Amino acid sequence: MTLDERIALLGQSITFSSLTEEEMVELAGLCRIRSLNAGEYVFMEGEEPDWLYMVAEGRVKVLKHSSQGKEFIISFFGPGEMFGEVAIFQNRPYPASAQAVSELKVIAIKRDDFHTFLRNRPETVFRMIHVLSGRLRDAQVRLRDLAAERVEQRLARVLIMLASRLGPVLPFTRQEIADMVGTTPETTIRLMSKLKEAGIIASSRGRTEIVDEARLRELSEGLQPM
Amino acid sequence: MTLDERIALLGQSITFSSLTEEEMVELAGLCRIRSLNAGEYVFMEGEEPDWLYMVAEGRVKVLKHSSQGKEFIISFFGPGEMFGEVAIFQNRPYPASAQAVSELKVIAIKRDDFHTFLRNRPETVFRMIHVLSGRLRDAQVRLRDLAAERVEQRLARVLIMLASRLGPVLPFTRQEIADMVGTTPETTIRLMSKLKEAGIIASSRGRTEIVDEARLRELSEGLQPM
DNA sequence: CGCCTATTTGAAAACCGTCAAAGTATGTGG
DNA sequence: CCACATACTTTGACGGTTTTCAAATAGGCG
Repeated sequence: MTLDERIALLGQSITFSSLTEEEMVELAGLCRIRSLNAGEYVFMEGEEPDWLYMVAEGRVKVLKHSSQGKEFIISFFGPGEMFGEVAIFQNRPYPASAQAVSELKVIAIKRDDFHTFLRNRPETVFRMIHVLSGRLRDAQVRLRDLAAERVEQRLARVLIMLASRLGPVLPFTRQEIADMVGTTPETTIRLMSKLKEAGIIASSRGRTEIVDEARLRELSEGLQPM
Repeated sequence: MTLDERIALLGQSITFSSLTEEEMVELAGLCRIRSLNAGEYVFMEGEEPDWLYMVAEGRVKVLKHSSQGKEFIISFFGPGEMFGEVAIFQNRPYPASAQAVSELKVIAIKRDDFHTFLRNRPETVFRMIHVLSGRLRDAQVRLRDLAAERVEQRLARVLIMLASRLGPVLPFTRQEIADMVGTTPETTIRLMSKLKEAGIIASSRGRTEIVDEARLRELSEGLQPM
């Protein structure tokens, strides 16, 4: 992959889009590209944090396993989005695993190189703080939801959240949705079947489309249980 | 409150303890002090983020309300700890409310003043990133726990987490613990009564002491249900 | 077609929340 | 010092939501 291609990929990122031409060249020079097949892990929870990653092509899911081996999906990331940054900034093991969902290309930057690069780029540092703050905000909303809302509302909220990031057509299996909502595939299926009957969503194998977002929003507020 | 007193308070914070004498003086000059009684709110979810706060004396709890009005406690903060920073960095409304648990004194710094102060303090900025990263890491652990662990294990983990920050004697009511675990006071009482009988904790009104942390850890792993 | 994976459905049980009521500590004012 | 108010704690019974287990069906791909 050429330098120009790497620069183009970096430009997809909100964090780096403000860099000057020279800075882009410098950063691109620090990058490695890794290609992975679906199911392969970019890193595993507990590994030493040597690299910061950004998605170039495809999607990655960041997840944690429970004590009984069930997995919880913390987030999906697509092109231009960064992951692994918590470990990098704390210089402690990755707190979660990152797994390729589809064919995946990621840009990897060595921890020390990145820290050096940031040293005199306050603008970039503030953008990273902005990203971290946004993730913390999202995490707090989900914490509250998991602690206090029932599955039906959590499901509605996850679907809304995904639709706001990816558009109305969502490429996820029932299992993946269940792992984001924090429930079982069976419960997800039962609830989504009701949503389907009510004409709120349409869905087939590994694909869900939000048809009536307004009603989904009502459900997510718990105003009127189905 | 004198400038020197404010400087002493700022020095309690990990984030600011690395500042030079002059920087401390400058920052202390930007601070206001607010005193609140137990139960009063420092800020409410949804308000405009004009101030960054740090606890000077007492404790504050940061919480969100569910759609049914139940509250979920995101975190407690004590002297030297910062809160409200997510809103400040994003310049969006506070994502949660902050309420005084006891008599409380907080240091408040105006958003714009703080941003100006940070502009040429890369060291301080990196410390803030470190704090944010740690909170995100903690949030991810709790997300996984809420999504995949049963109440008994979540309770054990919350107690362990609190003990690691505050020592073995915890000044919380059953209600507060329930609001951190994401359950009801009744369930909390039932489980804690069992922990008491088993000699794992001792507790009285508004106070819980971890006696046998090793066994609590076993419970938190779900190795042997009680 | 045949295999693999995803989806669906059913029945039973576990977990936990809700509701109601009573008991117990803490502090306040008379 | 006692009576009372208040808030926290405890207990029991019940019911609903959700998980678990099991089995069957359906869709996609070589």
